[in-house]
Amino acid sequence: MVDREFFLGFIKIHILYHATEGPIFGLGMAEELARHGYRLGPGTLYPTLHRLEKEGYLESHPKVVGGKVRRYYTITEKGKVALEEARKKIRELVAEVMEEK
Amino acid sequence: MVDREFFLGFIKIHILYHATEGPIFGLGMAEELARHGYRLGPGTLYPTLHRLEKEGYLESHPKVVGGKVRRYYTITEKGKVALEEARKKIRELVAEVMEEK
DNA sequence: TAGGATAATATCGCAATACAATATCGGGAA
DNA sequence: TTCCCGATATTGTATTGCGATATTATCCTA
Repeated sequence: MVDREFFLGFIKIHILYHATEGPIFGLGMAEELARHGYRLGPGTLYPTLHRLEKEGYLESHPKVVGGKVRRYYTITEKGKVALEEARKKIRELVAEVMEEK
Repeated sequence: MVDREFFLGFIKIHILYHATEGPIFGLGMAEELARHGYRLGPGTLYPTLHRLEKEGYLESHPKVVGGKVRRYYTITEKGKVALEEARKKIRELVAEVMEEK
């Protein structure tokens, strides 16, 4: 398995993306990421969400679902801009490093 | 301009890629990255190269060019495997977050 | 109704990373 | 010699990553 340091940014971009598709909450996001092969413990996930919110990419509010309090995150305008920027960089990365064929 | 935390992994993947195309050295790589809009100071670049080498993705040897010592890096087998893994993850990322069309 | 399992988020403490600034090093030019 | 330039290295601080642990509230079941 290849070092995480290459992919932490990918994970954050996934998070931004999922937050555009609809409100996300921590554990649900962890499951989503696991489907892509990214295993993320709570000690990484939650601080990351907090930071993305603090930096203005996401905003959140708590909601009670099935008796449990979940903190749902949605993307902000700044977050959308960041995601667009990320898509540009992904295109560049693809153009550069992917074998055509 | 969007936060670096999203793109540090991209930069490392670029570095691996360029190291497959031929030997690279620090300053030359910095210029290459600048072409993609990534500005990387020496305090980030060199420790990153050292770490990629220490972890076995790259190997290096010094060479005198025009009187100046350059440290050239080439990719290792492990580095090639990592790059392939990265390509897979990039494909997944594209499939997930890029608007089709 | 007490106890335990479960869902979910939060935080602590240490290690690893990022990075601006600064240092170093050798050669060429004046 | 002295200064500049190309190039790499290191230092000190701040930030980030992350395993482990804590916390909180509800549901289930005996």
